Amino acid sequence: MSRRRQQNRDDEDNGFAEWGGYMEAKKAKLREQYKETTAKEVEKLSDIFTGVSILVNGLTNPSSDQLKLLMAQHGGTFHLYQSSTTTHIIASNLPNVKINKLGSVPIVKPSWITDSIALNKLLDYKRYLLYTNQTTTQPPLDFPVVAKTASDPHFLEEFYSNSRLHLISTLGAEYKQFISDLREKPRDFPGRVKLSHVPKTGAVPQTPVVMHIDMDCFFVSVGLRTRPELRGLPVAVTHARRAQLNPNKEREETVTLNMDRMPEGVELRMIDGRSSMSEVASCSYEARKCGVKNGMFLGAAAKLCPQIKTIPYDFEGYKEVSMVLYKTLASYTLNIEAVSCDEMYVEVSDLLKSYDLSVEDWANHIRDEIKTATGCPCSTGFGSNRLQARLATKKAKPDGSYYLKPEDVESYLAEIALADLPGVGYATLSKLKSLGLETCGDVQVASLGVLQRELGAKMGETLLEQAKGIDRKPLNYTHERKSVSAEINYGIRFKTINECYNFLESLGNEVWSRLNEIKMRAKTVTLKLMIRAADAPLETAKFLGHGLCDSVSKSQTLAHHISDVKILHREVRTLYDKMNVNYAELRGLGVQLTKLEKLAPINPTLSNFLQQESKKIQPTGDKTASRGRELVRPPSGEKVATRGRPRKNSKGQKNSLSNFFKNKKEITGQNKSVEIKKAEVDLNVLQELPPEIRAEIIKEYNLETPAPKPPLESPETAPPAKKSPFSGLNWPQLKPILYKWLQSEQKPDNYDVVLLGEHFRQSAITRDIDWLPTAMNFLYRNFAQMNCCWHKAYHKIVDLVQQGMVARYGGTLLIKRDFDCLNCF
DNA sequence: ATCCTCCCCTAC
DNA sequence: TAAGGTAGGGGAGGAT
Repeated sequence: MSRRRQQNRDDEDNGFAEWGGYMEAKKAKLREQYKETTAKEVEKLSDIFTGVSILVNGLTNPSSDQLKLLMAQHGGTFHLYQSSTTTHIIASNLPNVKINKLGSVPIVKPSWITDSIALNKLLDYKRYLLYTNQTTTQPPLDFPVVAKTASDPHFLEEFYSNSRLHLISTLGAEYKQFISDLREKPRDFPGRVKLSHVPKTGAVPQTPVVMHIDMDCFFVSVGLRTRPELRGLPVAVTHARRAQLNPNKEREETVTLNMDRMPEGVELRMIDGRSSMSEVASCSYEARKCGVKNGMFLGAAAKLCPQIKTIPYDFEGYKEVSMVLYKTLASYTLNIEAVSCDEMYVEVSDLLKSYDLSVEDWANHIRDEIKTATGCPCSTGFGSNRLQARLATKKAKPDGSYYLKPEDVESYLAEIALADLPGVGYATLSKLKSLGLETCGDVQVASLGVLQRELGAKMGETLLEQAKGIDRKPLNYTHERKSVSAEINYGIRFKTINECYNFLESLGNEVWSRLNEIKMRAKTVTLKLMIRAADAPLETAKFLGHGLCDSVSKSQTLAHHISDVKILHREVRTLYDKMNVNYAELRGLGVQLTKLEKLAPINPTLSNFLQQESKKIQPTGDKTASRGRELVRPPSGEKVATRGRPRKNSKGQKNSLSNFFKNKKEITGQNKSVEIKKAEVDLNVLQELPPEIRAEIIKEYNLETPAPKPPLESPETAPPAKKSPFSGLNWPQLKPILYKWLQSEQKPDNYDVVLLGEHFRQSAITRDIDWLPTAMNFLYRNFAQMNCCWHKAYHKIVDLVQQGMVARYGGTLLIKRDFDCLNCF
């Protein structure tokens, strides 16, 4: 897979701009071409973009899809996520580009692609840079760095951007959060108007009705939206394109070696040294007819079904379709329990009653709407509890619906295979088989004691109930996280101990940043290792897989929750060292955090204290006091929920800095991996801040720049000081609030720090400074006791005070600055 | 009894 | 080549 040296680097494009009309016509033709070819197999037209790998950011013209096709036609590569092999970012709009994330990869306008194609040669991208102070050297295209194993610093990123299981997990969690968040606010249901026009053909059920929706072979269906010619054929989504690999003696030996260790009947027996071991993420029903199953190796699938067609992953497509699915349902009700990106339970009893619908009327309507909106088929199952609904879906599939009525439950259940019960997997099934049990009917008449002896108390009991169609667990609409973990069991082949340590640190950073995203802290760290089994061959059958392993874990619970990523790193490392494992034998690593506690709402921020305290002090005080609780609102699902628009600011709240941020992200001094997402900002308040503070906040929170307002400096002409939420409090009143703040927070919230510093600065500007030296002394003494984050916060406040002093008096106050802290410098 | 740690199992 | 993650339920067995 060597890449040819790129041709035509020199500026041979001088004067091409004069070709305006010609170029436009060419581009229009390209767009036409796109329309014609999307449905067909991609035809190779040139090699212009050999060695070029693009990532499209934001909306572009041509669209991302069109660029993807163009790259395929002209020898380039299209990335859905940035990886170490991405050579160019394509973007049209500066605000859409999160520059800090993109690193040194040049950001180029899409016309670079279309112009290059029009001229049939690779033009110099420098002329197409989206903005100017970028790198102008061509990226090294000849020897691309591919993050192959966990020894590479970019491995984690690279791996995640290709992992279907990672995507499934993260999307599932996001939709749970999405529904939780939507339920926080009162909401209307615009979809319901459509229900009045639905033809009424049956009786409204008088018993509770739970619906289970499941998309049919989700990944395949999404892929077939743009490949209609493959409908009706056996199709599988895999990374590999071909089931047969090129001959390779060494590999064949490795596979044979591994097969010898595998027990009879294991799927590995179906493959040989030339079979692809890429996993089937999803397969069409036509493929299932031949015995192909999700999770099977492609090589094995092709043995069962030689005509099988493979299609690549489309992670963006899965996200889009599942969002449409959830939004469609959420426009009718929020009594939804999200299961995963393509599956959910919905309580529909009330909806059916309110709109006089039979189960069938509703099922037809909603399935039709989902199909129209997503282009993908789904199946629905109905029953009087989640178990019945789920079992009904089995019968409904594919592309159908089934209602398991209460009176049919007993006979329907009797025929159900135990393997079809949720919670019964490979291990449970074989235990049950050893008891001679195969169907729910068998279990219905089995004794509780026998089941419990074999499966345990709880499992035995639930299985007996399940076999009778009983499910006491109600739908769970909201959701509280109990653990956060990151685990990699692929590509782990360390050559030195430091590679191992570095990777543990990446995992630590990963879980830490996920923990921050959900605004939680943890007390327990668990390290999980997969170690090559003693008799397993050194190399695995699957390329860089984990092979046969022993798995061990060790945990450490701390007295207090972990306040800093460095502490986490230290704990992980200590655990690893204690486990006394040879790094070369590692095949998998995972870091898990448990004993979680909510960070923001439980530990009130300074602003919350202020709201409460000033209420006590000024019972008739200004309106800002009553708005304190707003800040306690749990974060909204940032990635999927609506966000980002400035809240309307009704009068009377204009000066409330406490109204400034909703959903702010914690800033940590140490942890650069914490991505600061756009906060919801009250732009009016932002504009009223002095320019340097404004600039800082814009920078810190990575906001788009609002239209600047004339600075309010020049003390003589400055308008009267803004009424901050602190105004009206004298120092003796403020002091205990600050003291509480110090005790309640692990780290000062950046917003609170700026808020306080700004109050001090305004005090200086309004010549209200008698108390300032005392206050600063108080802060110095108390902040000195705290960790380095507080020291930094103190310096920020001092800077703001001095700015105010200089502005008003032309000089600075004498304030102590240096802490006896090694970390600060 | 109840809790904790270290597993295993399951689902998507 | 290939991208074998992640959260939750729960059991065994020891500590309290």
